[in-house]
Amino acid sequence: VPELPEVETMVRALRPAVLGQTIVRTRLVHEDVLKNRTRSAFLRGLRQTTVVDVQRRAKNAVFDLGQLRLVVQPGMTGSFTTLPRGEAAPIGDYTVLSMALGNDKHLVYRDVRRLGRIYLMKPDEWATFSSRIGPEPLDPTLGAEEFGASLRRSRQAVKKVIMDQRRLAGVGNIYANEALFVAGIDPSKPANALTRDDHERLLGAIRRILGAAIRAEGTTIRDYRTTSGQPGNFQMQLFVYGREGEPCLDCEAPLVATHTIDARSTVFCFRCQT
DNA sequence: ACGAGGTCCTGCGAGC
DNA sequence: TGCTCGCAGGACCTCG
Repeated sequence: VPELPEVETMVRALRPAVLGQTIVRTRLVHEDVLKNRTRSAFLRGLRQTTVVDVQRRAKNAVFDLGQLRLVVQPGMTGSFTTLPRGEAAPIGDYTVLSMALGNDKHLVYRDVRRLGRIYLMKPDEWATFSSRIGPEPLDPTLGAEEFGASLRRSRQAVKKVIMDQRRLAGVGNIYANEALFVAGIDPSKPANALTRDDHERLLGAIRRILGAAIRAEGTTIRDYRTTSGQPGNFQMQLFVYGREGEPCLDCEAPLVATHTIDARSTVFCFRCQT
């Protein structure tokens, strides 16, 4: 579930807590999350590095450690917490990675299902990784023409295409459902059947939904928590996700659910979305 | 080159 | 009551 707004919320909270801090010790509880380094190379690489910056790219939290990037993709259930001075992370609470910082606080990454991934990259490895991800939807330099050109290259369902990280960064199942409702577009419509007007409306809807979700600090369905442990608030504002059978907020027709698009739960209004 | 479908991983809720 | 089963899904992988 951590999509763009949830990772953005995590990174914003993390930034003041970890900027300028040195990673003194690292405890890695589950090494199956490591995707490009061995356990020993990972621990060796992190030792005594300083956090220069924390940024979000797509659904990744990216820690700039100077000569290295620590890239965390929280997957479905990954989340960060900072523990107060001296307090150690309890065992058996799904902690994957715990880093003791120079100020005696701990930066803890938990992940119940461990679909999340952790990478340690050199700057050029990160540049390659990032270049394979599509444009950021909130980047004002992304125009409806470029977005539309990408959609026109696929006959797949538009919902699947906007969730494809190679075409557009950061949109997952929840916000794809929401944005398609706001834009009035049937999620199963082939991406190459959309008009210029559709491109404009869909990009606008994606931006509006993501922006509102960031302001609400994300959507909590079950697991997601902000870095302070609070649930997000955007679940109060969902138009369609999780509302199958309930009335459409525009026309009151019962919302329809299917799993036929990319095996992900899809909810839409058959009357408003064409 | 593209698209369809399987895989990882655990908790939860439905159903027997 | 206690068990099994299917579903939740982001991103990567393989196969056709």
